[in-house]
Amino acid sequence: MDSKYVQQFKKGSLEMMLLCLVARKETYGYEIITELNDKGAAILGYAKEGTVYPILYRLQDAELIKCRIAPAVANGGFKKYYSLTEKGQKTLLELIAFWRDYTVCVNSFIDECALPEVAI
Amino acid sequence: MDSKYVQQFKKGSLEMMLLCLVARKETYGYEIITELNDKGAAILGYAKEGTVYPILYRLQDAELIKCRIAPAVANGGFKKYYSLTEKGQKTLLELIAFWRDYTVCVNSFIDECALPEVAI
DNA sequence: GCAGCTACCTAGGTATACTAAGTAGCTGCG
DNA sequence: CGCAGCTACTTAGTATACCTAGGTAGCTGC
Repeated sequence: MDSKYVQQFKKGSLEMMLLCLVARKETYGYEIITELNDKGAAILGYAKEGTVYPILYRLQDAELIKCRIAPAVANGGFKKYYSLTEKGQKTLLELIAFWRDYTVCVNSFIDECALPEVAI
Repeated sequence: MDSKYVQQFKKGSLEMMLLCLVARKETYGYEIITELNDKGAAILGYAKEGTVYPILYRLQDAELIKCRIAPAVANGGFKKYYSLTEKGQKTLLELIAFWRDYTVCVNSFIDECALPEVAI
């Protein structure tokens, strides 16, 4: 699939996926990137730092996630551990509900299109 | 749901939905807008001309749809009837296949997130 | 000494959708 | 007759999200 389409499809849902990963356990940017690539690289393409870190700052600005700084074992530097705020939990649940309605809606357009190969 | 999220989720899939509508039957911009709103307004929000027409021109530039001009009965003006090209059919099938893989992938992130309310 | 790993940061570019306006002719109501 | 409302297409400007391509910095192992 043309990478242009892949990129566009991701908009919005990438933010939701990050919230899902943070909801699962307290985690940090680098781990999020590796998990994203372990699970989704075949379909989403490789997630890069320049994509993920800005999303984390955005989510933090919106008070959906909160941040705790801890020393990094591996490199003498630091890690920023993120976890969901209460607002973030609420928003994530709303996003998931919307995503489900949304996919049903899009699928209804697909189902009605006349191409015979589309039938499952 | 916050309209900001709605807008982002639409990116990419709106183009696919328009291709679906054109695949179903030869149609024109205004009809596409009304059909989009009949079926999807509750979830997608109202589609406006400023959204739909530019997409049609983009699809035509990419040679995914082709255009036939006919007089409009209602207003003495004209209508631009669109239909899928062969390339458009091929691309639409690829897009639909990708969309299905993509939703499976996103759902797998949702399924693993720890919020108990998420379970179907 | 250098490659490769962990870990974070940012400026600039591109693509998509929305806002808000405009053009133009027809129909129907009072 | 005037005007609202419908059909039907057009476009300039704005906002936002994601990607590219770099950068900083310390550790480990060859």
